[in-house]
Order: sequence, then structure tokens, then C-alpha cells
Amino acid sequence: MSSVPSPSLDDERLTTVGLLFESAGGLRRLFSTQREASGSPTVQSFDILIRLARTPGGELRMSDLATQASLTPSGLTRAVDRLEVQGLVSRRTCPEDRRGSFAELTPAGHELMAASLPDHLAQVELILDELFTPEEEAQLASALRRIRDYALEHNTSSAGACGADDECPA
Amino acid sequence: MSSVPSPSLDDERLTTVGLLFESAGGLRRLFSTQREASGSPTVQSFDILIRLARTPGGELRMSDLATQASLTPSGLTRAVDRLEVQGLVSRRTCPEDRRGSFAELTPAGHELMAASLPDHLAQVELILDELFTPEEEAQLASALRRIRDYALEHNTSSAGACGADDECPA
DNA sequence: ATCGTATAGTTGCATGTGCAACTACATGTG
DNA sequence: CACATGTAGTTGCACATGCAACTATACGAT
Repeated sequence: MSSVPSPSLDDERLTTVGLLFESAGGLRRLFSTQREASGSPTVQSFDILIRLARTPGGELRMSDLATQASLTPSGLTRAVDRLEVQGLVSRRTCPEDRRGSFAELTPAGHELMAASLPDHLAQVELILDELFTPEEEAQLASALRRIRDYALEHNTSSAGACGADDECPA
Repeated sequence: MSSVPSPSLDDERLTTVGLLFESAGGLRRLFSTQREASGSPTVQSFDILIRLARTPGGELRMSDLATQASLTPSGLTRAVDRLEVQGLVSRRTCPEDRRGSFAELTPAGHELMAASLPDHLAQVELILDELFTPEEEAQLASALRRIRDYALEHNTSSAGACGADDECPA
């Protein structure tokens, strides 16, 4: 009967990991449906735009942006292509390493973010403030940051281009 | 008072949300690369399989599985199609509601999970035990569960019918 | 009973994404 | 300097996913 001989199926850690995926996916969908109503760009596009907007200096290397957006270099190339066609982002060749490129918001991109961010921030605040106390939110952010940094460290071997954590706002 | 046009860009909550996406994406990639080495199914497939394996009774309605796997009904249909072709999952028509279907692991599916789970669990334990104390992990799980439940409650797929600019009062 | 509406799931089509191969530049070694 | 090796980013191709439209079943009203 008990064709499942592994009690490990009940392990709480598997639940935690499953919850991480579910919460991220669910939140993404939630943002997606709201965004759909306001005619704003897609969630993936918005994720890229907001990371550019939140970066001090306003520009990011393609590879860094790819990491932050959880995309492969190829996926990011295409995503930035689309944003460039829309006039929201522009590429700038890195002068010190001519292989590399920076992505930065155009004036139109900044405008769009300025127009979209209040709604988005309001929704985020509504959710987090309802679910968590400030301390709980800080603990959550800390825990997630540890997971992210672990993944960064163990994924593409050398990902240290970002210098310190604090340089990456998200 | 600064010249920054949108001070809201510095909001910590945006960072938290960004971390949620990054940590989930990073972890998914991490699992993906390890899984690639062991010749096991894709991460998306594995996510579906593990959720089936961990469900008491061993079967889930397609719609429930779609929600858990962060997929649309259409996406899940295709995913289960692939797993069915591989002989890992089978469909069973729900006797009480003939519109619905259950998905359940086949014997081969159970075998595969029994073979794959130890490695996966070991990796998960390695990560979580290194990053968190048991208390911290429980807090993290609790926080994520709240986010997931919030998203579940507010998504309902028909909520988009609100059409208003702000959030859905639903 | 019959109709109209709602729900579960599946398919056509378009798009986004990843992997592998490729180009362009950089860096180390003789 | 020439060459080999490594890195940043882009493209071809294949696949997975979402949206909208559709089928089949259930449920409620008259």
C-alpha cells in the first residue's frame, strides 16, 4: 500500500521551497492582472525597467541586469530589444570594455516609470503592510537576500561583478 | 528635498518584492543546473511531479495543480501532456464532476521520484540548513505562506473584471 | 424538462525563453 | 607581436507558456 517508502516527502524544507516558488509566481500573476488593466508594460518588462530605475547611475551592464531579472543573457538581449523598440531603454557601449553594453532608461522610460510606479508601489504597500509588521518584513527581506546571494554564489561560478550587495538595491 | 524625481524608488518594499523574485528565480536556476547533471526531468516537470508526490492521496485536480505550479490551465494541460507521454503521470476523469480530471503519478512516476528525491532533498537541506536556523526557516515559511494565500485570494482569475484603475475590492 | 449561465479543461496562435553556436573584444603566454 | 584562451553579448532554432476561443459538463431559474 504505502508505495512511498520515503518519509522525506514530508520534509518541511520541501514545503518552504514550494512556498517560495508559489508566492513568487502568485505575486507575479497578481501584478500582471493589475498591470493589464492600466495598459502598462508587461510584468517582465516592468521588472527590468524598475531595476534600471532603482539603480544608482541609472544604467546596468547587460549581464548584471540578466542576473537580477532571472534571465539568461539571451533572454535579456531579447527583452532589451523589445524595450528599445518601444523607446523605453537604450544601449550604451561600455567605453572601458568594448565587449560590454550598458542598458539605461530613456527619458520616455523615466516618464513611464514615474507614471507607473505610484500605482505599483501602492499595491505593494497594501499587500506587505497588511501581511507583515515592519520587523517581519525586514526579516523576510533578510532571509530572501540570503537565498539570492547563495544562488548567485553557486550558479555561474564567478558572478562577483556586482561588488557589494548594497550596490544592488534589490 | 532631494532632486530625485521619485523618492518612492527607494522604498524598502520594492526591494523586498525584487528579492522575492530574484531568490525564487535564482533557486530555480540552481536546481536546474544540478538536475541537468543527473539527467532528471526539467525543473518545471519536477515541480509538478513533486507536488503530486507530496499530495496525500497522490492525485490532484488539474486546476489545483495549475495553481500550485504557477501555471495557467493551458500551460498545465501541456505540461501534463508531456509527462503523460513520458509515462510519469496519468489522467483520471473525476467521477463526481465529469468535467474535471485528476492527475496522478504512475508507478514509473513514483519510481522516478523515489530515485530523484534524495538528491533534491539533500540539496535543499544543504542550502536551508546553511542559511537558516530552524526558527528562521519556520518564520520564512510562514511569511511566504501568507503571501501565497494573499495571492490566491486576490487572483481568482475573474478578478480582472474589475476594470477600475485601483485595486480590486474583492 | 429546457434554457441560460458558470465552470473544468483543451486547442490555435503568437510570443517569450533557453541552449548552443557565433562574433567581437580582452587578457595571458610564448 | 602572434597566438591561445576567456568573457560579453547576440542570433538560430526549438520549446514552453499565455491568451482567447472552444467543447463538454454542471447548476440554477423559469
